[in-house]
This record gives sequence, C-alpha cells and structure tokens, in this order.
Amino acid sequence: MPRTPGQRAGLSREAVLAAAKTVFAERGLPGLSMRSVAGELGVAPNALYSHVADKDALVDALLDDQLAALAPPSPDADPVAGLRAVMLATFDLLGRHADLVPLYLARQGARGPHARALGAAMVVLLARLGVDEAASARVVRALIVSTLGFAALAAADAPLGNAELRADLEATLDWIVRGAAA
Amino acid sequence: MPRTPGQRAGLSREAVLAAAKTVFAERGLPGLSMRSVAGELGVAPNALYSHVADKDALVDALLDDQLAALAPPSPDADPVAGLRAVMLATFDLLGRHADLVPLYLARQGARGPHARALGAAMVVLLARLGVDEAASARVVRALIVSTLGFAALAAADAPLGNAELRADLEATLDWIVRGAAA
DNA sequence: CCAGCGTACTGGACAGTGTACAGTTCGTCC
DNA sequence: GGACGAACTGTACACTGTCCAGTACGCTGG
Repeated sequence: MPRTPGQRAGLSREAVLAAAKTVFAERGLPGLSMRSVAGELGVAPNALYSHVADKDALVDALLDDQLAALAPPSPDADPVAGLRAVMLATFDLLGRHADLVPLYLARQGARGPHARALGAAMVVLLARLGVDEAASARVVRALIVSTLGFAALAAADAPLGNAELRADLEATLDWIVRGAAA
Repeated sequence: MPRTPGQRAGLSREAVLAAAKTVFAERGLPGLSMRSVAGELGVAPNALYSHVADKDALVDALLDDQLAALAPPSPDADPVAGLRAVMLATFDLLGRHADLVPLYLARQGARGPHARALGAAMVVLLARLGVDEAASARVVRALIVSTLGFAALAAADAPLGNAELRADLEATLDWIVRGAAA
C-alpha cells in the first residue's frame, strides 16, 4: 500500500502489528521480514523501529495476537470437557499456523495478555476438580506443554496424520487431568 | 584450524559434523553458520556442500548426534523408573543445549538412528507394563512431547526455575505412564 | 610412467536478512 | 512564529545460505 510521497505515514504500533498479520497470513513466517512489513505499509524498513523495538518484539506481539481467536472456556461448563475443549481448539489453531509452533515454545510469546487470560480460566476449572491453586499451575503447564508439543509434531509434516496426533493429545490430556485430580 | 595452502583439506561428512559440533559447543546455535564451520576447518564455505546437502541436513545430523550421549534404559530395570530416568536424562541434556529444543520439535531431527534406538527401548519397557504395541507408540509420543516441551519452557529463561520444571515434568510423566497402564 | 578423469576445493558473487547512523521533514505547543 | 521532538528516509554495514565457474589434486587405466 504505497503512499504518495511527502506525506506522513501515520504509523503506530497497532498499524505495524496489523501489517505483520497481513504479511504473515499471505506469505507465512518465512515471508515475514521487516522489509516485507514495511513494504506492506509503503514505508522504509527502519520506520518500523519507531514503533517496535525489535523483530522479536513484533513477533511476540503477533504470537499473542493469534491467541485472541481462542474463546476462554466458560467457568460453568463441565471442567474436564472444558479443559479438553480449549486445548483441542488451541491444537487446531496451531495446526493452521504450523510454523509458529516452535516460536510459542521458545519465546515469551505464550506469556502475553491473551495467553494469561486462557491460563486463568483453566485454573478456575481445575479448582472445581479439587486441584488446589498451588498444584494447578503445574497442571496448566503440563496441559499446555502437551498441546504445543503435539501441535509441533503435527506441524513437522510427520508421517503420522493430524487426526492421529489429535487423538494422541486427547488421550494425554485425559491422563494428565485424571492423574492430577487423584 | 587453517591449513597450509595448496594442500587438500581431506574433508568428509564426519569431519564437517565434528567441526559443527565444536562450533556449536563454543559459540552456540547463533554462532553456527556455514562460514563458521568452514572457518573451523580452514576451508571455503562452499567446500562443505561437497559433503553435506544443506545447512538443514547438517543441523539434523547434529541434533541426532547429541542424543548419542543418552544411554538407553536397560530392558531389565523397573519399567516405571527406567522410563522416568531416560526422560529426565533427556531433559537434563536439553537443558545444557537450550537453543536446540525448538529444533527437535520442528524438524525430523528426532527421527535419526539414536532417537529410534531410544524409542525402541521405551517400547520394551512399556510392554512390561502391559501396554500393547499399538498403544505404546502413542505413549512414547506423549512422554517425548512432554519432555521436549518442558525442556523448551526451561530454555526460555522463564521465571520458573529449572528445578521446578523438572519436578513438573516428573509428575507429568507419572500421570501419563499411570494413565496409560490403566 | 604418464594421460585423463572425477572429485574436492577456491574465488567471487547474488539475493537476502536485521538494524545502526545521520539527516530531513513535519505536526504540535509555547 | 519559532523551536522542539518525533517520524520517517537514504544509505550503509555486517551478516546469512547458496550457486556458478574455474582450478588443482588424487587415483586409475593404458
């Protein structure tokens, strides 16, 4: 989206993030460079650095933003079903954005506001299963780790089909929840 | 290790891999480039391509090579203890090579010969717990995914200490094994 | 012993990357 | 209206993985 020169671009952190989302959606992670995002905005690559500290910071923002598509489980639903539903929804979401998965595991990306909200909702459900607050952090981590891990496995175009790994995850989630509740 | 010019370097796939190991040990993953490996061997960067297809292929080899340090569990030991021991040893190994963890999850790296051997030993132990062969593949995947996932979490210099995450992993492994054996 | 062949290797280059530095242009506030 | 600070540009650096063309060497058949 090039501008007529001589005018301000009027960028902002949000605009940069939005452009990054567009570029990522259209060209995937390999196509996401500072230059491509800047090009999308019709702006010099360096201009982004007025609104974003790093490429890393931009990617972190992008990661948390993806989680906005996930609806937190209702506190009133059946806890076991609710937990399974969020994690499977997460798995499905990551299946659509395969190359992001390693990033979630390697970075602070899983610590943004959206991620926090999901975690808090999970703690509520676990409490209704009799898991006290001290232990629930551990269980949440176990659930998330399994979900991200299986998503990563599914992303690596493994010989195992996506459906098989989804079923694996479902079984694993049950083992963890059941084990933790005992 | 520069050579006196005019002589053959006498490279080989193994020599390249060894140099890559050295560079990685000294400078970590960011310092591992085709140029740095070539420099280590006193050779032009392109020379490596006579022995290695890609940087990806080289990294894959490096990944599996790291697993050589892991002793497969004895088939005669207590199955639960044996499984726990391998996975915790893996966690500890990965803790020492933090930046590799995302790669293990994202690539075929966990499918090399060493990885296979470990997987096979785990299947044997699971059989002694009454897990039939069809189901054991799923359990092995669950155990590996949890281990790699927690290692990744520990690698991301999280606020949670390494010891805490190791304990989390230990509990998770137990839940999975117990759940699968039931 | 020597010609020839194939492989190992070099030099140079290309197309990218993230990002720093210096300078210009603009909107805003006193 | 003039100064200030932020936004933005142009240019550049130091890298990256990898390709192409050429050279020099070791080994093998005659």
